[in-house]
Amino acid sequence: MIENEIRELLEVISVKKRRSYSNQLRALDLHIGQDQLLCRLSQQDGVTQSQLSESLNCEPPTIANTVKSLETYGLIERKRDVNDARVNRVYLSEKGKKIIAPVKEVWQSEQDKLLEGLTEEELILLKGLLKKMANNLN
Amino acid sequence: MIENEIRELLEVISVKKRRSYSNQLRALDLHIGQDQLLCRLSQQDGVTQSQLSESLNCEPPTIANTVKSLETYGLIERKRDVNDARVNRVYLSEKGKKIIAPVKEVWQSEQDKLLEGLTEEELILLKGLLKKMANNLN
DNA sequence: CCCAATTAATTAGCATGCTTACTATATCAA
DNA sequence: TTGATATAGTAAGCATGCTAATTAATTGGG
Repeated sequence: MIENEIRELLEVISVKKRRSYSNQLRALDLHIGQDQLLCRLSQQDGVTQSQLSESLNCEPPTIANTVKSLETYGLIERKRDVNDARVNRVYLSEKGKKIIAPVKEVWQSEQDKLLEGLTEEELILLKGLLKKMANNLN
Repeated sequence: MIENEIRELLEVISVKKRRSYSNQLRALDLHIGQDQLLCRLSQQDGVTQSQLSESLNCEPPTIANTVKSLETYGLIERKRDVNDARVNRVYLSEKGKKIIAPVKEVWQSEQDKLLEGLTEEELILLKGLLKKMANNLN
């Protein structure tokens, strides 16, 4: 059954990809998950934890953990929102800003490896198919 | 950049898929990861932990943990190999055998959801592309 | 104005899965 | 036969990420 094979291939890709990222990030003293959060902040600084939870597809307590450890490492800073004391706004520190480029290099090299040998046409096709699948999961 | 979009889509799919499986498996009193191991055993019983580690793409200590908890739940049994006292061979228990069908139903419904709306032609294409990507990760 | 309901984040506790270091057993070469 | 090396699995300790329950702050209807 082709559907089963696709499920299995996706599983293999997920697992190996995650491990590969994890290994690469270790050289930057980052753990997996932290890279996503930092890069999200590099797009838009001062985002709330709820917004991070939404856009990174993980639960609020997970974000709280990640934010806490990144704060401990000095890569981000947290400030209470002026208008709403329930809200934390999260900012990249100077140290955090410096790590964005290396992280993106890791992403680049990982995606190059993953997509090696695919033609431009195949990439377009693949993107379309993945988009359909991603929509199916909403 | 299309490569970046593909990386992001894959990430979204991985994360949501995993969560969705996890939620479905909860109804069977299973945790994610356990399903893979059980179904591997249903293909070939009496496999060693090393072989499981190899075929499930995870590290030996991870297998040891999963095997231990499945043994505690009475879903599998472990026996020392007769010829090599270092080796554990892992077998499905009767209770374990009974859970295979429900697990495969979960997999089926999950993959149906994921691949909904894709034509036969697109499935073939997708499989080919995923295979290339999986090979790139070796 | 006040109390109920909602929202943002945290705490506690758990399971996965990893790395590093270890134990036990087996193999192989001198 | 014995001592070095390799292999199978385990133990300890850690980080991710989850759920359920909780705290703190805000909002909205009566």
